[in-house]
Amino acid sequence: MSSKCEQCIVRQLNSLNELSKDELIRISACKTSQFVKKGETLFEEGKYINGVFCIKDGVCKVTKMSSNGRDQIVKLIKKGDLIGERSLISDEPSNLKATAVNNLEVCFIPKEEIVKDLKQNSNFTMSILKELASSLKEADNVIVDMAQKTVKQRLAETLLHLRENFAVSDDGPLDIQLSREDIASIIGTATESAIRLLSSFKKEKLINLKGKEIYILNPKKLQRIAEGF
Amino acid sequence: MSSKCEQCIVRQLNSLNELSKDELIRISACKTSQFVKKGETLFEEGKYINGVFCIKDGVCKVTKMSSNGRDQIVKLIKKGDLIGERSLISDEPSNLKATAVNNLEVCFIPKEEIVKDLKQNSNFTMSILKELASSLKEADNVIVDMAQKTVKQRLAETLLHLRENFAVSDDGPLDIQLSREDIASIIGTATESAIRLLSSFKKEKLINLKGKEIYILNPKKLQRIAEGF
DNA sequence: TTAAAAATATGACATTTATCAGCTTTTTTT
DNA sequence: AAAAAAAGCTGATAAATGTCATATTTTTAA
Repeated sequence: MSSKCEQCIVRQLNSLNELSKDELIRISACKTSQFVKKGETLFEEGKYINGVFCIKDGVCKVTKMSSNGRDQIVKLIKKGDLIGERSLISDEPSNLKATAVNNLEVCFIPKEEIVKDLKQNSNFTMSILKELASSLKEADNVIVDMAQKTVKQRLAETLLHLRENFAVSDDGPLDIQLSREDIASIIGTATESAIRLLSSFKKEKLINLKGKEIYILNPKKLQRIAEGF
Repeated sequence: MSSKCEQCIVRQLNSLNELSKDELIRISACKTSQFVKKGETLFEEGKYINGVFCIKDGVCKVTKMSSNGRDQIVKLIKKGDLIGERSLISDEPSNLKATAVNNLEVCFIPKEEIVKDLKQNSNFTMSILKELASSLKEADNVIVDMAQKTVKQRLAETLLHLRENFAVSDDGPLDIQLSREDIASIIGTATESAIRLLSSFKKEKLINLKGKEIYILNPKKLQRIAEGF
């Protein structure tokens, strides 16, 4: 079951790709694999992670609890993504919680092993730096959207993001199953408001809904809505 | 006027502190100093920066234009902060604009010079990594607040942040002069809404206002408001 | 398979926030 | 110092969003 990192295709999608063959063999020897069932928690907010998770298959929602008591989805991660890089860098507990959206297959690489590479392999470090920088840019975009856009605009934007990341064909459904509550938690609104807007988008033939399946019918119009028209 | 980095106190506050004496001397030789007047722009969104700015004195607002056409303040930076690290890492134009909130004294270190250090001095790289990781954590907090909190909560929170960063004494005014529009742009609301709430906070003796001067009178109560009570 | 629980959907209403208009105060320019 | 411009303030109103109640559908568990 615990296959070799050297041969793992998923690795090619992230910074681990920068590691040399020798480094990979060392990592492979100490990594552990695990399956996380839909709805179960990969790690909790406030806990020390002490390593990096590499998503081999499935989708995972990363959330943060607001002082209001509601969970906010900060991002969705999927096959090939790394999570927990921050634990390599600072000795603080995680500020985020990760929960499986569907059945998840992940590898865990303990901090001690991979921190060596951070210090010695500057390509690897630069790649992690790039990932962080890109996450930060993305986070700034989200801040602006949350602050300035209406719920309707944010829903349109979110649907387009989901399409970018989870579309498999042009006319099929997106390859992700989110509850209405999850969708509301991405755009930062009440579940009822999200449902209402989804219904109205459906009525306007911008999307189609079959249970949790989402079909994006009119991305151009959604784009215009996201931009405020 | 262009003093030496080796002797600069401000440097001690950021990652440049990790550079060796030799590295600093090299940096010092190629850096440029400039003054930016209140209201003027340090750099524009969409432009290539190609280097890092180190704030020697003053306060600078970092903004991003929403597709709605309104500027959102993403963060405030002050003496000792670096800005533009992202330009060292990726070859993209800046996603943000920086404007002087008051008269600004900044140094600019060109990319070519400092990128060498990123590759060779791993302490420096790790320090930049830590800064990015910390910014990312902070950005996640802002996302959650924007998504989940009311304007009133966000204003209370913002006032407390301003206190943390710009208080000089317990009962004096904060050492920063923001317009009402700026404050609204931090919390992501209409200027009128920000003004109204500021007035009501003043009426409740949580703060005092004298023109642009802000006095924080009751931080504990503000904290409770920020948390939703 | 059926009962119970959870998720989804919709209406009615309350609350929050934005917008517009008009006025006052402060700042800038002449 | 006076005039003009910008910033700040307040009220009235409209629009957006949240909350609560309740019905329906789907999922889960017995």
